[in-house]
Amino acid sequence: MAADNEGRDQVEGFAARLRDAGVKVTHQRLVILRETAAAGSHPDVETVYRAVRQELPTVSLDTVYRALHLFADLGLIGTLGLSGGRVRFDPNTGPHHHLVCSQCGEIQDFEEPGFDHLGLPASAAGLGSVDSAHVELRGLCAHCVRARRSKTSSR
Amino acid sequence: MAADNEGRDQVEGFAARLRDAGVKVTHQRLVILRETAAAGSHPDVETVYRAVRQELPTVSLDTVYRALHLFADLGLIGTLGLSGGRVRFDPNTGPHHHLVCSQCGEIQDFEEPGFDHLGLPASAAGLGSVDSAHVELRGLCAHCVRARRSKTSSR
DNA sequence: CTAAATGCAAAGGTTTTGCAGCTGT
DNA sequence: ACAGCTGCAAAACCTTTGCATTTAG
Repeated sequence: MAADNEGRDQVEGFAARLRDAGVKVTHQRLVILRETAAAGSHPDVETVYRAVRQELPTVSLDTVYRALHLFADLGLIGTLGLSGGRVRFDPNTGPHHHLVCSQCGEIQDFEEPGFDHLGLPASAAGLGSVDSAHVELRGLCAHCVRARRSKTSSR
Repeated sequence: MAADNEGRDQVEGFAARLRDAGVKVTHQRLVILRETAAAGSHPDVETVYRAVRQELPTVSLDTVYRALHLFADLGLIGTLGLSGGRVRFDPNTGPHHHLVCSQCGEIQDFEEPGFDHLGLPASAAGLGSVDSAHVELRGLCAHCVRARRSKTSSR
């Protein structure tokens, strides 16, 4: 009951957000967005695709890909993991943390012992046990900060 | 000067670590391990491959793949990003953090406002600017904690 | 000498792209 | 009506795998 209203409200909100972004509000996109939200955890493309197909059996996989990337670009959903589909390796095996540049994608290491032993808050203690903590800061690398500053100041 | 000794010591350490792990110490593996460490940042496979080729022009790409995965399994290097090569999406756009189960790979969300505004330590302030902070805890989900506990207690 | 590792090539799986037809605005 | 979106299929991409040959222990 409450869930139904919530679901409807959510779809309304989805449609408004797509309209605001100036893209077309298609049935496929609404279903894809709803199923992505309903998937709860952190669905991959195939999971969303299967859920959407139950409602729209003719939807194609690439439509799901395109919609999800569109949503991510619009900030309606986030992405987990690296941007490009490649695996990256980290020669630094000691405890350290990362600053990820959202502009150029560069990943820089830094150390902060105070971050090494963060744990679950009491309210989430039941989720599991923690071995190590890793902080990922998102922002701009020094290079992109400089680039943005000069562009802003030249206006 | 110091760098040369460091480099040599590192290779010695690499060889010892491979020997300890009971795998063969091949020229290719040593070069791949050295170049991965030398790449500094967070190289992808192609970056390592290109660096290694300058020294071993006949090395094949799959040898680099196999070596890097071997090193990761042995704990000599870490990996960045998700384990499987698929992209995952996150419908939760509010600030939140993740507990990643190293056993089954499940990713669970939790909220902790105290983590939302972590920033660079003073010693690393020059790396760039920070927009948001995201904490990734690695450990076991409740299900895998239970599974492990029962296995341990049954001994 | 034996088991393991390499290099080559081919296969596998995921994600992207080109294009004709359809749909929202 | 028109720009934009969908679906189909093929391509591009990264990664893994099978096998004969070479190499480390």
